Parts: sequence; structure tokens; C-alpha cells
Amino acid sequence: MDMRERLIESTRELLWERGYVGTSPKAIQQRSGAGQGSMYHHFRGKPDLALAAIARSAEEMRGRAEAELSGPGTALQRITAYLSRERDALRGCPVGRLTQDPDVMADPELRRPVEETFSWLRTRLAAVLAEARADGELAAGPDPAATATALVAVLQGGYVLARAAADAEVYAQAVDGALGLLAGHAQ
Amino acid sequence: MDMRERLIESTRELLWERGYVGTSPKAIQQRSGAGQGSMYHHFRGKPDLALAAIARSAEEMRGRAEAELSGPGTALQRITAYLSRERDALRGCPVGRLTQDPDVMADPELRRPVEETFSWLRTRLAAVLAEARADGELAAGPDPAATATALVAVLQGGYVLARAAADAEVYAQAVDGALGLLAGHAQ
DNA sequence: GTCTATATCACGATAGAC
DNA sequence: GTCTATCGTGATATAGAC
Repeated sequence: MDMRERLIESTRELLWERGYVGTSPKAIQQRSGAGQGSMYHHFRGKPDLALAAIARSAEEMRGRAEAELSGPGTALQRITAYLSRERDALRGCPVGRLTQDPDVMADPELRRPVEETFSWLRTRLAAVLAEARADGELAAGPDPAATATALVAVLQGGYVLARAAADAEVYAQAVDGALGLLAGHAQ
Repeated sequence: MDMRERLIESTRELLWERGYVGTSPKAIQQRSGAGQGSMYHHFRGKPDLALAAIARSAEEMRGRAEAELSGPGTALQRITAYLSRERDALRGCPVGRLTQDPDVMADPELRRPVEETFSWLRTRLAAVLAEARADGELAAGPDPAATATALVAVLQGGYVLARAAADAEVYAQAVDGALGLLAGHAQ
């Protein structure tokens, strides 16, 4: 792995752990093993490096979701697979956590990957919910778009509650609760 | 309002907007109109002041929830009222946002109010869900504890999605989705 | 209680040698 | 490409006058 790559990966980790405001160039240099000059050779500064890191995290998140939502099985099975995927609950979501970072949200360039990722995810999940309904797997009652937003919110909120409790099991409980509510609408 | 009070309120606002890491003593002094000496006269430092602010936000959040969950109406009506309450979606939850702050979570004193607030809220909501079930308002299917965690997660995650989209309507959609799923279990 | 002065360190970046 | 030196600013506090 070359230095540029190590800088991006170290920044990704630090943004995940400490957010944008809490991540200093110095910390990035120490984690990656790069010197001052090296970092500023590959990137114009902290925002430039953060953009590379955020874009990659967003792409990775979307790729995993798409793999599960367009994988094998019925629509309802794919939704269940996506929701039930094992996640590092106490670490939280590397993209979702950026929404709490005022400096990220204030910068249109840094903000765009975050916005697009969740916009895509809600739309994609709504489409699979609509598919489940069309196939007679789900009742006609709940609106697919609203249901999709609620389900994604359960995951994002599940991270918050798990961290608050310092207990990954709380995340699993949130997912269980969502699946339980969804089950009432299965045909 | 005396100076001590203004310091706490200013800190509450700043923690809400920028988090603990993003809030400096200087910013607190400027917003409150207090000088350096004044702030350090009333509080030992940033952590001490943050504790006062966090404890107050936690208490306020709990008070509002308790008012709705123990208010008038059937159990299901109270749950719906709690979930549907108007909230400043783009501002987010002043307590939930602290879970993303590594320095808050690393300090047991600062962490405790956050942990206790959500622990209490999940338990309290589960009790009202159990009440709704006992009263025949809700089907026996979903587990109250898991459902409660999922519902609180929808609110916390709704903030994340609304901020990601820069659109408060997304928060409302998440709540709508949750209410739609819950409706399927109403008797 | 509040003020100003001062101290120490970290942040985020630039300059220029190698 | 990477290194060290340096810079100006802000973070977080202490000291002591008033």
C-alpha cells in the first residue's frame, strides 16, 4: 500500500472514531506513518483528504447494501438480510456519523457523498419493499417510501442507542423490533 | 438570568450545534457574554461546565417524554403522541448527538446522563407498549422491549437522515413509516 | 464576581532542503 | 516524495489585580 492509500485509510478510521472536528492532520500523520511534507504533497489539506476518505466510505456502504438488496432470494428475504447483517454496532456508521459534524455539513463538497448515500439507500430499499408488495409478500398497507425511511432510521438510531448503552446488543434489539413490526405485514 | 445560568445555557446550545470537541471555552464565553475569569470562577473548566449542560438537557428530554407517556389518552394514543411530537429535526437530539462524541463517551461522568436517559426512555416506552397490549390495543406479536428500542431508534435515526438530506420532512417520513408499521398490529 | 495578562500546547499550513 | 523548520492562530487554562 502506497503512502497516499495509507493516508486515506487512516483518515477513514479517524473520521469514523472521532469525526471531522476531532481529527487533526497530526493524528492522521501519526496513524499513517506519513510525515508532514508527505501528507501535504498528496493532498491540499485536511478537507481534501477528508473528501477522499468520505467518498470511499460512502461508496463502500452503498456497495454492500446493493449486494444484499439485489442478491438472491425473495424481496422480503433480501430486506431481512440487509437489516440483519452483522455490523460493528459500537463503532457506528462511518457515513451516518458525519451528519453530526457541523464542518462536514457546512461544506457542500464534503456533504454531497453523505446526502447521496442515504438518498440512494432510502430509494433503493423502497423499491425492494414495493417489489415485496407486488409479489404478495407484504400487505398493501404501509407506504414503501415511508417504511424504507423508517427502517434505515432504525439502523442509524440503533447505533446511537447501542453507543449510549455501551452495549452492541441494544442495536440487535432495535433490528429485532423492526423485523417484528414488519412481520405483522407479511402475507 | 445570572451569569452561571447563562453559561450553562450557552454551553447547552453549543454542545447541541457543534458537539463537545467542537465547543471551546472561548466560544462559550462569547455566546454567554461572560469573560474568562467569570467562567472559571463558576466552573472548574470545560468538562465541569459540560456536565452541568448535559445533565440539564437529559433532564429536560426525560421530562417531556414522561409528560407525554403518562399523559391523557389510551396507551396507544400516548405512544402516538410521543412519536408525533413536533421536533426540530434538523437540529437533532441534544442528548443523542453526544453519543458520537468520543470525549464525552470516554468520560464516565459525562457519559452517565446520556446512558441513563436512553435506558430510562426505552424501559418507559416498553412499559406503555405492554400496557397497550394488555388493554387489547396492540396484538400480542411484537415484543414490547424490542419494539420500544426500535421506535426510539426511528426517532434518533430520523434525525440522522433528515440532516443528511437537509430536509426536516425526512424525519417526518421516518415517524410516519414507524406509525404505519405499528398500525398493522393495532387491534 | 469579573477583569486582564500570561503560559503552554495543539492546530493547520507553508517553505525549502534533500 | 519525504523531511525538518517555522509560522500564525486558537484551545484551555492559571495568576493576580480590582
